[in-house]
Amino acid sequence: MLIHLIKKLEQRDRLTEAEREAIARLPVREELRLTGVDLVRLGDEPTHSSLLVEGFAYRYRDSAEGHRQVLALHVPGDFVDLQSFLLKEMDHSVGTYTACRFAMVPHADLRRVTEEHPHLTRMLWLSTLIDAAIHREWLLCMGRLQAAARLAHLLCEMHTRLKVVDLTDGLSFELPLTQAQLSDILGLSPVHVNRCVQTLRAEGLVVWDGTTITIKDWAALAWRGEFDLTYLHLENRPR
Amino acid sequence: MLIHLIKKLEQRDRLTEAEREAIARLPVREELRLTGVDLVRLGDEPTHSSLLVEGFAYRYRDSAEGHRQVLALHVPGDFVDLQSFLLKEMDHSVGTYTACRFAMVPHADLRRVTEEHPHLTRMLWLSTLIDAAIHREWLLCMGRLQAAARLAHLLCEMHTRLKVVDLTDGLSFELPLTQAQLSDILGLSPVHVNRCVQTLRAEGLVVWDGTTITIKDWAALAWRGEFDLTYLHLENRPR
DNA sequence: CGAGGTCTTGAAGACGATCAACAAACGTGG
DNA sequence: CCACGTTTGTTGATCGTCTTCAAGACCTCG
Repeated sequence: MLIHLIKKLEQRDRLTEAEREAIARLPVREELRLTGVDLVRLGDEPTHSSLLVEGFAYRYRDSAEGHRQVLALHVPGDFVDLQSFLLKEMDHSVGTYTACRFAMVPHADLRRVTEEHPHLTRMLWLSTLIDAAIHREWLLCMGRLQAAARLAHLLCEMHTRLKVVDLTDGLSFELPLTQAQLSDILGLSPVHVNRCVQTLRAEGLVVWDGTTITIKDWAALAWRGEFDLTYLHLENRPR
Repeated sequence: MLIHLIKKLEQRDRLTEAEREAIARLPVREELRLTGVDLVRLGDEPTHSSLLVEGFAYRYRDSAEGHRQVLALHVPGDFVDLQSFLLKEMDHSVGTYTACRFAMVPHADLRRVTEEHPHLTRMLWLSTLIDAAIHREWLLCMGRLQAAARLAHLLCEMHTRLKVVDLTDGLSFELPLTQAQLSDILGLSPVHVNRCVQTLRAEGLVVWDGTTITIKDWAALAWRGEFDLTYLHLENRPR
């Protein structure tokens, strides 16, 4: 079940046989969640970190007025909750957009990895650094991009990240989100998301059919959303 | 010079004598920057990571239309650029709001720390996780808080973080930023920042005299900005 | 078939941006 | 020490983006 993790890490740097084995030997427990059921909540102190194996999950906080803000979107292979290993107390919640399968890794075993496998530790650290890089990119989008550009950026990011885990079909991919859920991600109202979708459609950049999205003009969409994939740090190199 | 780092880490967990020594033995090079001079730039591949010893620094990206978005604010003791140790390529730039003194730590030596000091490695990892937690908090603010609330939140955060490094005087602190610079942080226009400052003043929450800020009613300001310090993870506990 | 969720459209209004002008503070050089 | 230019803070007016409210169309599923 941790094959996804190995794959994801090996994309950024080579792992030794010993490291792959160390991962494979982690005593994971499988955890299933139906659509819309939270995995962990703000304030929790989890004893395990959760790796998303299948489905779409997200991290969020709700504002005082009850508006939800999504802080991160997660696709299969993402170590959704690795930071709780060291932060201890959750400063946000984790929810699911579809039925999800998680591999739960005990913190005690992660700790053992850090004691015995320095390079593997750096690779796990790296994966949390990439999460942070995505946070920063979203901050730029939230602060300085118009609504339609934010949406365009999100589509580029999701296509790129899904492609890495082989969940795209050319320029098409499944994004099982309603427009209301998109509005929680983009920090917009549902109505305005609808108008942005129509804008991108009208500009001929995407075809949006239910949950299936097809990018019609990648270069134009990336330009529209000021998307540059540097921040995803996809290069394979010694770390 | 790395005493600040030791202090900052020891706030979150105890360090052993060996760990403190390992830090003290790091061969740092001092680097000075005048106000407004960048330390590293988007696209760079630094060979050192920079710890801020003195002054105010920030990380930023500029949008295509030339608007700057600040992604993080840094106070003395912050390991501004630790992530470049593993990410390699900079996905943002680092600038200074005042004259700054940095301690530059070679990546090679950080790597040696990760090979020899697992717990210290976790502590360094932790400090990047806290950066990410602050990014997430800012995302919530940008997406779901009104302008004046965002400003209130920022003031609460800065007071809390400066207090930790002993740079507050009761409820007063120095924030050497112009309103234009604040607008880059909050994702607003300078004019609107001015109006928000006046709003908080009129509500009796803060006194703002040049670069000196005094919080008049902490509870009310925190309420106004939906500020809760959980996300700063200030507790001292085994990590 | 009916109920509920989702998408869509219109109209009104709020929030923040932009443009413009001026006052105050500051630093520099004469 | 003053004159001057520059930066910063402040205010007003106008405009655009996005929100909110409301209603109808469409779809799915029991």
